[in-house]
Amino acid sequence: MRNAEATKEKILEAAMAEFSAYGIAGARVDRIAKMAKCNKNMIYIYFENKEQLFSTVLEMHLTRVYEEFAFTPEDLPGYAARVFDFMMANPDLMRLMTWFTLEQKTEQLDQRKEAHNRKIAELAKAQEAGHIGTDFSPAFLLTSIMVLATAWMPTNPFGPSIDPASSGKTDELREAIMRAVGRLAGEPASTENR
Amino acid sequence: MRNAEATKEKILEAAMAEFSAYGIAGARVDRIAKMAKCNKNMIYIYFENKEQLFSTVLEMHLTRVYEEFAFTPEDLPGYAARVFDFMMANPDLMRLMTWFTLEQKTEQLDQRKEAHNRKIAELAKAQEAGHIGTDFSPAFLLTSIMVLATAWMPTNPFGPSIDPASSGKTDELREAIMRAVGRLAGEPASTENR
DNA sequence: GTTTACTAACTAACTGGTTAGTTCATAATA
DNA sequence: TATTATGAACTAACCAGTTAGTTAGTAAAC
Repeated sequence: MRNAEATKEKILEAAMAEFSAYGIAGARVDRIAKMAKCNKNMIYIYFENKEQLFSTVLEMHLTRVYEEFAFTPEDLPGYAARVFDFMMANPDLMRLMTWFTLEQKTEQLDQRKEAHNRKIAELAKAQEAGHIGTDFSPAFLLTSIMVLATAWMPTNPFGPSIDPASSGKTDELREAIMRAVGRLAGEPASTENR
Repeated sequence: MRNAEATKEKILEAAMAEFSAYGIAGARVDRIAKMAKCNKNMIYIYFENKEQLFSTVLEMHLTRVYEEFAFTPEDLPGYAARVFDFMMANPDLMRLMTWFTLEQKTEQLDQRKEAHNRKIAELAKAQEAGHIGTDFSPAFLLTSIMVLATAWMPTNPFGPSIDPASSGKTDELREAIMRAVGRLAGEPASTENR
């Protein structure tokens, strides 16, 4: 069966599994080839080298996320809940991003930075419009939300690895995260600050 | 100059730098030996093998943290601030912990789990005593605090790597983190929930 | 106090398995 | 037949771990 596209697809899938499990340095090209049931050479023909393959895999998955994922500045608890659900369903992506950050490959961050800046701008607008509180800067809010929404991923040293009791309590976690985000981004008018 | 203790010390120091930079898989024993200005064989004499060396380095640093670091359940914003300051001053340790979590070496977590459970128990007591709010479970609170306090470390994919503007604003960050933790752990009596 | 015997600290060179990347012959397809 | 996909075998470099031997310190024997 000759099918270049299908082979590429299988390689990308296997590479995702391998890289998310072992990182760039720990990943083995032979293992990827074996898992994809293709010859190692195909990997070098289709994807230059190991690093290029990693970049392709990461970029592919991130693009998918940015296309599918709506940011809703007026409903930040809901956004946090969706990030939480998505990441719980795709722990591999979170691992990939963490490996990437640790191995400090500075290239290819433009896409993410742009998306980040766009969100910050939207948050600022939402603050001006009074939809969300102004106690925290947009940048602080965004990072806080992302960090809370992904705190119970297996990549977090302070997450489930240290607190195994949390696994399985998905619904309680999502609910608590939403409340926490609400506390940070909540309308300041309705409470008595100062 | 012959000095076993000094040599061990130099190896541990070099290993810390190497492992935090490259992780276990990416670290090179030759590089550690060169950095420590000792012969590679000394590493194998003093520390069995590469993994053992990693474990020793991590354990050493964590023990130091657990001994020096007071947990203050009645002043959680202050605790968060101290975690923040400590981690900002020791980014290598955060990297080491993240590598460790990603490479899922399950051994040797007992020390950390114990410390974690002790903190959770203290938080529960503080809640009973009415020192802190009861809207979030102790486990949720603790993970949230740690995650917020370490969100602007270079290891976080949603931190400074994506938001370079945050670097340098240490004081603003610390202050915002303290306020955020206050929001999550604040006394519920003074606000009108429900 | 100086020679001898012993040991801990250290070194350089090596080994064998692993791994990223290549080559080339063959099979399928158009 | 020309082109493209594929896979087995190969290569060169790398790297964790080892070995065999050297040097420096120390203490007892004379």
